Order: sequence, then structure tokens, then C-alpha cells
Amino acid sequence: MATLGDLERTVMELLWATPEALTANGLREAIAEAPFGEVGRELAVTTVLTVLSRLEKKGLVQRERNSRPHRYKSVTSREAHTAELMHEVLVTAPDREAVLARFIGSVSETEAQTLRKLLSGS
Amino acid sequence: MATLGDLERTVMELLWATPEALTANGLREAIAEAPFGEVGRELAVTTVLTVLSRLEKKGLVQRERNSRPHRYKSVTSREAHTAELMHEVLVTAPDREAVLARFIGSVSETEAQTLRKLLSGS
DNA sequence: AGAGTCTTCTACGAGGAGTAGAAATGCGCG
DNA sequence: CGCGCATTTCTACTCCTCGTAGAAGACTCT
Repeated sequence: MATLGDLERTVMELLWATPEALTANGLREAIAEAPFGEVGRELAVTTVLTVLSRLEKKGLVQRERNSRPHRYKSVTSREAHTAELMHEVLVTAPDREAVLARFIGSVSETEAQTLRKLLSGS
Repeated sequence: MATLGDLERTVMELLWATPEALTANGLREAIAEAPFGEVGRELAVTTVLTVLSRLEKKGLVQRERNSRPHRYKSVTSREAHTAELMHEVLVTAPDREAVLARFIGSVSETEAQTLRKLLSGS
């Protein structure tokens, strides 16, 4: 299961929040100004590059190799990624029904409402 | 987020599958005969003990210190644990509704059925 | 071709996890 | 009560991931 480190997470956060593909340098700056994490985090570009390579290897990030400063973007949306993770967790258990029962008990009323709507629609 | 290693996972698997509390030695034997993982895995008892300590520190395992060969059991059921993990994943995303929508799309029809039942009941 | 920019390679340190020996501790028996 | 054995704790080593970045190589543009 793809578990992310702090910096990796931050990078994904930014990529998910940006529709266009970003360069390593762009990301470097974005990290420095990111509203979360310790502010004013000045990283070397190579650091960002390394993290991006690792994320690419993990299949979370796609790189455009044609444009010269390579541009990076997330492969899936944040929602898709999160949902996929949830599903991965779900299928680790043999008794999924029981897990779902527990899970339902842990979501807020609003979320339950959303689920009802979604389920009746199909 | 408490992520488990392979051996830690195996141990939890066995503890979840057993209603009574187990001793380190019992677990050692159980691991050797476990139907999953490489069969015939002969570990030193100390190895099992170490893993159990770590799991205890993580709050996943509870130890009975009174009986002399200490006995260990899982703190929560497998289902509860899995559901909790799913919830943890869910709340990492800002737009939970969207995540749930995606998630619903990824579950089987049977599971969707279960969810409908559960949600209508409340 | 040269200068500057961008990428890849290599590396190190911290921390988690698998593994287990050595040392300490406690229990039951003689 | 003290000894020997079973059990637990301490300590340690290795491997892997992740944060971090320098040095070296590749590319591009004039």
C-alpha cells in the first residue's frame, strides 16, 4: 500500500490543488508559501526532484518529459486516490460487510445522507 | 497513521482470529503453521516478543501481565480496526462527499446492498 | 561552443521493521 | 530458601523508506 511521507504528501497536496502541470521549481516555491506545514520551507530544487521521481515510481505522479523544464501532475484526483485507498483498506478484511457496518457507524449524519443519495441513484 | 509491517500484520491476523489471549510461544507456533505467508516460518521467540511489544506500544495489542507467560490479545476487532483505518483515510480529504461518491462506485453490488440496508436502518 | 538551467546519480542520516542474542527477571521444585 | 529453567527485557544489527542535497552529467539557446 502506497504510504506517503510528509514531504511527499505536501507535494501531492499541491499537485492535487493545481489543475496545470507544475515544474520542480514551481513546486519548490509553492512549498515555500504553502499554508500548511511549517511556513517558509526553503528546499533545494534537487530535493523536490527526488521526491517527484519517487512519486512517479509510485505511480502517483506523471511527468511530461517533452517540455524542457519537465512538468509534473498528479495521475489521479485526490478524491479518486483517497477512495482507492479506502477500498484497499476495505479489502484487507475478510468480512467486508462487518467492516462496512462499523464504518457507517463512524461517519457523520451529513455523510450518511450523501451515501443514501448515492446508493439510491444506482 | 499506524501502518503495519509484514510480521506485525501476520501477528495481528492471528490474534484477530483467536478469541483467547495467546502467549508469545503460542503465537510462534501459530506463525509456523499459518496458512498464509511462507509456510514453516521458524522464528525465535524473542522476535515474536519484540513485535508484540511494538504492537502494544501502538495500542493494537493488550498484554495480560499477571499470568506468567504473558498473554496477548488484540485491543479491537479486526472489523473495528479496518473501519477505523478507512475513516482515517476518509478524513484526510477535504471533500469527503466526493470521496464517498468515488468509493461507492468501487464497491461490489453486494456491498452496496449491505450499505443500503445499513443506512435505511438509521 | 559556452553559459546557464535542468536532471540524474549518489549519498548520508533518521526512523521503522525484521530478526535475534545476551542479560535480567521471576516461578516452581527440591 | 536457592537453583535451574522459562520468560521477558535490553540491545543491536540490517534493510528499507524518506528527507535532504551536492556533484556531475545533459540540454538548450544564443
